[in-house]
Amino acid sequence: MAQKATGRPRPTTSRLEIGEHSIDRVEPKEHDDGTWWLTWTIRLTDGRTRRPRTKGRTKTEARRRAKDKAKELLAASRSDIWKVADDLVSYMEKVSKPAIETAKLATNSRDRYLLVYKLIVGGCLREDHKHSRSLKGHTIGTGTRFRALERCLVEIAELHGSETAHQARSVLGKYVLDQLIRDELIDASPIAGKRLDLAGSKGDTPTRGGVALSADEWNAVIDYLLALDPAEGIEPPKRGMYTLEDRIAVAANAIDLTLLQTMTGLRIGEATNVDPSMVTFDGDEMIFDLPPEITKTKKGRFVHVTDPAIVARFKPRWEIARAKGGPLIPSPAKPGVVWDQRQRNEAVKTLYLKMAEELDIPALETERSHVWRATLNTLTLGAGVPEAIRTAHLGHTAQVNRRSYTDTRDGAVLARKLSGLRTSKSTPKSTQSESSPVSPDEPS
DNA sequence: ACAACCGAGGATCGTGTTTC
DNA sequence: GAAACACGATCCTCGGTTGT
Repeated sequence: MAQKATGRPRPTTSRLEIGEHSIDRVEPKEHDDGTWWLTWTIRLTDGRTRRPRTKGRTKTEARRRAKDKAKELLAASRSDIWKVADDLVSYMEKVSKPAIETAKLATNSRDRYLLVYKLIVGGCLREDHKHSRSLKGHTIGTGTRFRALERCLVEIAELHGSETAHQARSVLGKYVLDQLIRDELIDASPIAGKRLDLAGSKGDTPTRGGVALSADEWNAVIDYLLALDPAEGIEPPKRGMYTLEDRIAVAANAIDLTLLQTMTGLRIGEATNVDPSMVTFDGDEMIFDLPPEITKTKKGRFVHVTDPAIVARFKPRWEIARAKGGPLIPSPAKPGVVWDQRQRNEAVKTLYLKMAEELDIPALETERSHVWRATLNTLTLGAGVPEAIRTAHLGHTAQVNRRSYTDTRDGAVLARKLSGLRTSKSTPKSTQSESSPVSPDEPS
């Protein structure tokens, strides 16, 4: 090998370790203009070498600048290479979280996954419990052992429910463990294919839902609502731009919305998005033709209402909405637009709490509008309505062809069964405008 | 596995009234 | 006439459930 012109022994050329540089090995060279150039090598964390050249007015300055540059290069490549002893949560922040953020997911799913991601890394903000089994504090080595993962997931199941735990497992699998495999830090997912008990303590006692009212309670609610004066107990606002009428309109909205739901089991989001064009009146019957875009499942369906009192109640609403535009049960203050979820839920809550007390139905303390789905399903089950009809009516089967006559007849069957169950105390109000029963959109 | 919903509630906004 | 007050509207976040 050729010796340098200086005559000094050539410095070692031993292989640089990861993160090591040759700044102190090599000798700066004086350039024509009097500056000192240092050409050095560094092995980055991913194993590749870089060969930068640094300049300075003196040898020392060139070296100092080179070392700054070396630090910079190492910091930039730091995330590429991880060791088993590295902090697992740091790895997840650097690799897993961005992977979720850039994955091809619907916004809903991404948000959900980022939420459970936080649970996994011990970022739960709840103050009434602690995640002592989160992956926080674990190294990649310890945190990827079966027991550590299992404990983390079981704890999430205990504290946040089984479905959240399942989602956490998905996130762990695809965005943590799979990434670790790709970075050659583990060979395989320790929890893949393993059975984990993620039922959680609250598994069979959901905080809300799964409760059905009895037929008596159901009837009592309907009679109560039909008789209820929306103005009852409403105080006028002390100040501000809103009027007593606005407040009454809110209460009236809640009453009618609930009435509709007691009869149809419509989801609240579906019920408040119903447009008059989706409703036709056929004699004593009111038929909702729910298009896919307003249902949760994005599948349309027909829902019939035959109770005369309810139909009579909705006829004026339908006429107003059809004339002025806007949903059947619109925003109370702005009839042209959909009722805001925040306001709507507040109004519904107020009404349900009132009913819980006045009708002595404790379930309504906690249950909200979803209770009617369970109630209708249970009651009609008891009345012998086949499951296929019930599920189609409530809109949670995939196979229903919403335009078929079958579906229509199915809906009517259920509605007739319902009216058979109904023991009305209030006499149906006459529906004067029934004289023109022809639907406006379907002149057939 | 992924997607979408329901319900609760905090923070802030816009617009109006009352008070001083 | 400005500050204080009132209050639904709006937006956002959280967290559990429902659905394909």
